[in-house]
Amino acid sequence: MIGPHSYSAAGLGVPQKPLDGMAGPLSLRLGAHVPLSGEDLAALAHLAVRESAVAAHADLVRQGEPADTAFLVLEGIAARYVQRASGARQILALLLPGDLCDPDLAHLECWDHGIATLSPCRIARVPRAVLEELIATRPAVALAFRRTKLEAEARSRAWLTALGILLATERLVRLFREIVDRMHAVGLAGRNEGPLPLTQVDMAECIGTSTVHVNRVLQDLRRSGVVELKGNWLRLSDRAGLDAPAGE
Amino acid sequence: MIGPHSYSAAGLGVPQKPLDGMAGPLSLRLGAHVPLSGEDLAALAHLAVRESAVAAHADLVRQGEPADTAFLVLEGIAARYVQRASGARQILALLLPGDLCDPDLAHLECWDHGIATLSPCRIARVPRAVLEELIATRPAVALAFRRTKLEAEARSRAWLTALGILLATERLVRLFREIVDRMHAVGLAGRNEGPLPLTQVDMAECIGTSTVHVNRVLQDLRRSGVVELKGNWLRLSDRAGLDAPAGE
DNA sequence: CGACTAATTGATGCTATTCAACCACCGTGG
DNA sequence: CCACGGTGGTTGAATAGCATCAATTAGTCG
Repeated sequence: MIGPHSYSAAGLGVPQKPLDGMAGPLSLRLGAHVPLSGEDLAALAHLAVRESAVAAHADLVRQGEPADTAFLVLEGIAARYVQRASGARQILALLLPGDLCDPDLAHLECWDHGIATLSPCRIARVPRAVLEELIATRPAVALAFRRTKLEAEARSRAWLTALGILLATERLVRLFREIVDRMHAVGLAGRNEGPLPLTQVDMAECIGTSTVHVNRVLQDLRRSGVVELKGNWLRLSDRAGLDAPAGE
Repeated sequence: MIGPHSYSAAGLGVPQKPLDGMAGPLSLRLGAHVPLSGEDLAALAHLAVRESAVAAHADLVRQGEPADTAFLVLEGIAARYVQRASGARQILALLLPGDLCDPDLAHLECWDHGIATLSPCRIARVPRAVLEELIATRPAVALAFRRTKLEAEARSRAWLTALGILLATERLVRLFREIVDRMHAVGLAGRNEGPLPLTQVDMAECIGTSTVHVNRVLQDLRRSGVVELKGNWLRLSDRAGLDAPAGE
């Protein structure tokens, strides 16, 4: 049986595509946009060499540090965030397995935002030079990076829209949908359920509300049967999509 | 004397750099990132050939249309926006003189957001093929596009952060600061004052509040002497920066 | 002048914040 | 084994921020 803390896709009815082991989710993501050759895939697998386990809620980089390393998420959930002097934190985007934090790193001088893990993660650190060389020598990969980034930008626009015009309840459902959908796309979640290793504080920082309010909204959602969330395992009822239809 | 509706920089104490006439603001923007040759500048000036005047609050493209044309703002203010079924609209980003709506157009199939003028504008329409050729043949220009886009992404992150954690008053001041700063950067505004050809509805759609609330916040700001806004001309007191210091 | 768009105002109630306290769970060390 | 601290979750009451509806007042332009 699937434990709530399990990240495995086994038993979810998800066809687990047997690709190369290391950079599995990465090549899955990139391959969705551009067909990649065996050499491309090999080069990508090479990215995950400098890999390490990182505890939950740990900073990978802080705002203002020089941008000399990119991060590739292999397992777990990380996030870009901005922290203000007041202590308030806003999460800008989620980094799920297969996400490379920024292929355009080469053009940055220093980070204007921080990156931190939310759940325990396995992270690969990609030196700037390695990334630059990869982009220079493998055009298909470079193109895939670009398209993947455009996808991230589209998500960012949707996120911004949600903050601007949706109520907290709708924003939270949106967040859940995004996570399940993206996890599903890399074979780590089912169509309507998956792991959700976020604390309510994390969720609050995603959707721009207080923790207390997240708690209350979440209970409403549970009571009305829209979501089931227990021990880091999330299940969305079919209605969840219908309740926030115009979310685009 | 400068009329409130004037877009001219004359009399503002802004050194109006005498560059090529047509794509002035564009080359100003791009040149700030990458040194451009005379040939580069000539190629850019060529972009502004298909130029036309567009009235305020007119759509340039609607969400879902095929992405076959890019837009270059020569005068006025335009915006990217998302509109929901309910009619609520969220503005994602402002397009000021010198902004090219999307250099990555080539990788898009259709727009996931709309673009509309806010004030009366002069707009150049750049066919996809022209843009692609420019990027392919002029590497310095391509690089400048990329860097300029990164700048826009940084602004987008700041915008999202503002929506998530700032109060309406702070968000509005931020919006004003952004407009004046960016206009200043292309020589169309002074350091602390400039044109603001937006309606209160536009502002509300930018900062994600109701129009009524924008009106009230604006009056508070006027009463407390932070801003002076009369007939499309905005002046920010020096205090404006201090009142929202941690805005980054 | 009339028609339109933009700005303004008041009254009312919902949405969400804040502060505070309390509970449940989990791993640690005595 | 239980006492302990820590983190994350839950709850209540008071209040602030903001939306909504509705109506009124400038401005602007043909």
